[in-house]
Amino acid sequence: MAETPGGENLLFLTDEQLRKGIEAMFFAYRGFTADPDRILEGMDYGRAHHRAIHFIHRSPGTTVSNLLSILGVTKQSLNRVLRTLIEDGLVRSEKGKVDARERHLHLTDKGQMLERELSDAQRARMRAAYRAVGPQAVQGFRQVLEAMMDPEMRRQYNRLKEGG
Amino acid sequence: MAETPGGENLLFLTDEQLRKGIEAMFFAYRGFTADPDRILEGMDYGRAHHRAIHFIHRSPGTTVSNLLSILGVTKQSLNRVLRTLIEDGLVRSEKGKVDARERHLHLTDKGQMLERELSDAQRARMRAAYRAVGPQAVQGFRQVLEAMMDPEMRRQYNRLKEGG
DNA sequence: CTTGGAAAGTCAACAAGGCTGACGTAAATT
DNA sequence: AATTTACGTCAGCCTTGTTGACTTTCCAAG
Repeated sequence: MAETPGGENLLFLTDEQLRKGIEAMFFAYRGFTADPDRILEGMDYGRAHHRAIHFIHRSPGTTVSNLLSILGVTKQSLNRVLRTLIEDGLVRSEKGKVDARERHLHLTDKGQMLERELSDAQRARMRAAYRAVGPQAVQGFRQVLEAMMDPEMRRQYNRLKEGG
Repeated sequence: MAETPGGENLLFLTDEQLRKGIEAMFFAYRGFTADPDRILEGMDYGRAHHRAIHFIHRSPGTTVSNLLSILGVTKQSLNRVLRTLIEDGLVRSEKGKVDARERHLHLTDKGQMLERELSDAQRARMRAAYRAVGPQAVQGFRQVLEAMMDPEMRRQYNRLKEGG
């Protein structure tokens, strides 16, 4: 095995290994979104609705602008999604009491039900994968993902971690 | 720590831990695609072109239908992308000699150059992440991703691994 | 040799979900 | 009073996915 002066084996940094990681991300992300996509297909909603529902569930009472910064889309794009969710009675939007310009978002009971269905499916796959590989591998998984994030996204991710 | 009868700590399978993994995938995938997206923006191409270029580079001479099964899109969708790449001289399409119905796809020199630029950027981020966390974590990362894939996708992934 | 079916390509139409730009309104801040 | 902020909305555009229908080419089985 090739060793550096520091005694560290660096074969895991070869282009070949990196490419495998890239392809693993590509194929795994497909699996990651497959189950929710299947549930949503035919019911007028898509991945964008899922994301909004997820993060509203995650941070009840969050504002539109906060959601915008988490999702990284334009307000026009988010608004289209949010409007249908509100019209359909999955999301409730309330004027802020301390700052009345803000809208605070909550899932309704109906919204909670869909969220539950979606996250159950997504967690089931995740749980099977975690169980198959064990806690050590899971720790590595999360470490690499976190290291791949843009700093701004890592901040968002860690804010969510603490909050929850 | 909670332990099972088998003596195994299962705290890593809580809904909370699973949710963190889900959010990590979401934010990390953004980082994963960010650099190629930046390169491609403004040059008429998008993520779909990147994917086609990647897998043609990966398996030179691959056929259209093979590419279809890897990418998981319709031939109409792939064809639109492929057509522009061929027109722009990034991809060469050759009638098969043994089976002339098939088209064998190769990157031209120009295509190789763009592939290089894109994969350099993507690998750079990957390498930084890998280096930051070490080989042990990287192994876990790959194990979890592989376990998350649909069986069909895992087959594709492993075929690529061997081939390369 | 004929024909059935696979592989590839093409046209048309459509939808989701991104984007920009412009504009309006209410509320907070200065 | 003027400006800025948060939000909503209208209009229009792009990429990338979809379905359906159709053609051309060509291999292989009958």
